[in-house]
Amino acid sequence: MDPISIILIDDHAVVREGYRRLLEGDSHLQVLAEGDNGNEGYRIICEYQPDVVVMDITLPGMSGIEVTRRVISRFPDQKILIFSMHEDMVFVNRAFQAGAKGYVTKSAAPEALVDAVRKVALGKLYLSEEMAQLIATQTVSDSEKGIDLLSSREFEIFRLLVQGHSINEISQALHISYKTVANYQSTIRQKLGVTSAAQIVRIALDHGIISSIDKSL
Amino acid sequence: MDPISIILIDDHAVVREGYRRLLEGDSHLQVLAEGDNGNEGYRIICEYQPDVVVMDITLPGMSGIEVTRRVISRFPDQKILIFSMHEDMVFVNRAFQAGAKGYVTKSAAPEALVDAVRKVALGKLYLSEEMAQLIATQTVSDSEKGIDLLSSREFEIFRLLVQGHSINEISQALHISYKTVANYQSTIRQKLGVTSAAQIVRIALDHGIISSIDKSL
DNA sequence: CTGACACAGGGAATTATTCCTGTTTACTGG
DNA sequence: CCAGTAAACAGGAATAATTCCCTGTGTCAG
Repeated sequence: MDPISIILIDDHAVVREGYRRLLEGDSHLQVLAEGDNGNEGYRIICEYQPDVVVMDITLPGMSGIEVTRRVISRFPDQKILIFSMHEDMVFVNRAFQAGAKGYVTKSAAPEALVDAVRKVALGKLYLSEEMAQLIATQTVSDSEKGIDLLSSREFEIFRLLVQGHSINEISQALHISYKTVANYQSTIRQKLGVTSAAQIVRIALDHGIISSIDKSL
Repeated sequence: MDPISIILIDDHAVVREGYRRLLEGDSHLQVLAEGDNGNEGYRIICEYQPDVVVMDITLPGMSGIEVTRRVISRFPDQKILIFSMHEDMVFVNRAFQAGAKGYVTKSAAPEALVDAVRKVALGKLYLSEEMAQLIATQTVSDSEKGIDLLSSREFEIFRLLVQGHSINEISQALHISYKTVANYQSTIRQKLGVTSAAQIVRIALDHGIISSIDKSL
């Protein structure tokens, strides 16, 4: 049986080195190359076309999801396993939508990664335990389509809120009552399924509605 | 020469397994035990009192910084090496203030970790290249005056807050009363001079305490 | 030994948020 | 045309969160 060829993409060298050793503990697995950023990752995947790619999401340059999308559009059969620290349905969804064949969290048991690589190499899909659990409980689309549920007025207020404006400021800017804005905020939170103001900001970030460069406090 | 005994504290099992293998590639290094959260970490450090502790900052329950602070107050000579993904002066400062003997980023070369463990075991301090660079350029207090006003406990709660955790979650994780956390939040807002929860998140963003890289999916 | 300060938390006043209700306007399918 | 539906707006009451103030404890420097 030929060994399974693998490419690792992760921005942390020590971590990458760590799971290279982990994977190569299994003699059927062989790491061909490593990459530490999205662009280089894309390049070496195209060059080597390995059996399986093990890729982090958070990368300098292109994200792992974006790399996946591009690789799949060029080589639809390339098997990509996303290996991320994010235990969030939004990321799992995006990963599979982009064409990934598996998703393993970094908090999973070490054997899970080896197992996942083997499964994916055989053409199967792989989803780690905790994430499968999440799908059962967390009705898929908490923040994913949550933003689409917002009416245009709600979205407008949502944007002002995540930019750090107070309810009072917003009510004055839009010439509506404090109560109205407060009520909007309430329904926005409901629709997005969040409990704290910080979580709303995270969702806005995830959707590129605000960015850290935006200093418009 | 006796091997250097090590304890690893990191919440990601696969990563932990990875650098266990990396460290044990050097026959002078021996991993005694592992922990995947702050409380367990504190417990096993006290139990084993290894030559060196290699610890992540981001942990469930107590943060790595907090564990460091507690361990040092009980065993002032315990050598703790912080091994974190955060390439930000704020974290380096906090780590050394808490009593850590070294700071290595996960993006450093794999050998750097091994090197750091050896240096720290000999009683030296270790700071990875990139971080030393940062210290030279980034005179600590240029823009982060607000954040520097926070005590270490306040900073810890600040981090949990901006990550979207509720006061209740935080109080349970840190085993302190809801009231205490609420009061901390209050003083944090005062010290940072903000009025809304969203603004706190913006400050955290501006200082790289949380990342917006996820928006690029 | 004392003053300063971080940490922990109680009590009460104050605000914010939620839930419910209601009006108005505007759009849609029969 | 008209009922049905959805969005925008806002008030009231109940509930939850936040703030302000105050009391301790422990630690550490002078």
